[in-house]
Amino acid sequence: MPTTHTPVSHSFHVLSQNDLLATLPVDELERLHHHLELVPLPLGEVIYESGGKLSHLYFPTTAIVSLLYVTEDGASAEISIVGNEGVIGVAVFMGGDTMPNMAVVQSAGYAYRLKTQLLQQEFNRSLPMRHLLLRYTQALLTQMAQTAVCNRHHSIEQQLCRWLLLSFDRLPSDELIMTQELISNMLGVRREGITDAARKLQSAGLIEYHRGHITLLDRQGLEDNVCECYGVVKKEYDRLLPDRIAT
Amino acid sequence: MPTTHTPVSHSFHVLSQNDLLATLPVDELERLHHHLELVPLPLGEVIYESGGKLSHLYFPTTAIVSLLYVTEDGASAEISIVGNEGVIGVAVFMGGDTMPNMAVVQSAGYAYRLKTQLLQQEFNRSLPMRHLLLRYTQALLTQMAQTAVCNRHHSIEQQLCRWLLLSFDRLPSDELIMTQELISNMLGVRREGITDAARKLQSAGLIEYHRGHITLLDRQGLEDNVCECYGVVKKEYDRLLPDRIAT
DNA sequence: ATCGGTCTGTGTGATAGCGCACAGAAATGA
DNA sequence: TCATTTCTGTGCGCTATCACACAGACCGAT
Repeated sequence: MPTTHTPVSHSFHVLSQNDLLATLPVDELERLHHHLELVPLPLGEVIYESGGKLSHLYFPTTAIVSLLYVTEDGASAEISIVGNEGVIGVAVFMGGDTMPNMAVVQSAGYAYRLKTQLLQQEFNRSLPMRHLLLRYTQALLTQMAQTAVCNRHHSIEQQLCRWLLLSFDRLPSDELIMTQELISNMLGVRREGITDAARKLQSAGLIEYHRGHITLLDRQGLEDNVCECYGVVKKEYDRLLPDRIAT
Repeated sequence: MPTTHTPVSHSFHVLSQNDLLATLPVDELERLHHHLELVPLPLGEVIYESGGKLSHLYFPTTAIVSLLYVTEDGASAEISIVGNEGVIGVAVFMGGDTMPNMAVVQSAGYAYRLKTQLLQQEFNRSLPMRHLLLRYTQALLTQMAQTAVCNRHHSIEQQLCRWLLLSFDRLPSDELIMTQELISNMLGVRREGITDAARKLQSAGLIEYHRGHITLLDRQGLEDNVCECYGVVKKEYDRLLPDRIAT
């Protein structure tokens, strides 16, 4: 839900809102250019279902997408978050086509998409493209691994901090449209648990929230409260994904 | 700790004890053949540390290796298990060189190893090799994701069943050399929690254990008690990694 | 045969998180 | 303006798991 409506334009400027696209060599980007399609991703949209094939890969610019697993008895757990630093649909170039989880839009916005077959071709043809996507996938791997660790050892409050920081890192603004109920689904805990943790963070002056709107007030404060998992993941992303090319 | 001492031989027969190697086309295998080195992996050996570079990739035959994350305050959690179905060191071909976790031998045995640089060359040169390793990596991704889900939602007893099944799937025998203390480190829970769960499984006649030796008695029984996570992971491995080539 | 170390069993109390039930406040829509 | 829905706050009892402490059983080495 960007406040300024992003124009549906294929200018390099806009393309570069996705870090992966921004990092591609210019000739590579020129080749993809006309095949990239900017699409809005409304809140709650399902990009792929568990086991579902993808017709496109999505490179978010302002949208944030969660990879979720839903258990047989209806509980859910977030496996990882993908925003403008990454791409949805790694199964396409990893060779498995599908994954046993689903991708849901967590924060509305836009994404570029590219036809599956086209990306597969490009993945096989272009070494820079391959390197980039594989390094991103390794970062994703780390995010999943750290989610497992965090689920095992850290408190709801710490996890909420991690989740908020990961989300705000991927947002263009300091406001997140998100109810406590939805967050609890992501983290796989009770809504009341999020209410408690969020209230603590609010009274500490780190965030401010109000009926589905969360505002970041004190990033440093959140980082002081978060478990090590956030730092581990962030460090890996920074290490694996080189700075975007200046535009 | 194989009861029959595996000869240090490079025959295709022995190579094929690792599913990935066994699945490679014959010409590919012939090229690697003389570079593969069979090494023993004693219990507790650290194959790589967090952030440590790898000189070799390891293709286990009889050994089982755990990828572990150790938190700042000394707690640990297993991220995934690797045995004769896989390879240790995906960071090498994914491009990141290192990972923020460690690889420890969980069950002694043997592995073939290959110099990092050689595998990188081969990964870039050979399409079948690349496809195989990437599909394996996707399966690993699923194992990590499911570990996160399991840590969130399932009981220690269910997780123990999952862990035992994953381990026995990768062992040549029905006996596992493993103390409850070590299992608790893997699962990131207390030793007493494992004692309780294990005793239940023993009185149900599913396993038998005695001072560091666990014997599988009733695989079906374990599968009846395990959470869905085991099945999800197993199904993905079966789907992504084609049957080994008949030897 | 004995000693010391390792492995497993058990108890007691604390606590984080869960399930449920409900209330009040804020937004929404007719 | 009013009714309805959505979102957040709160209370209460329950359970799984934790932390710590210790005992008994078994094993291996001397």
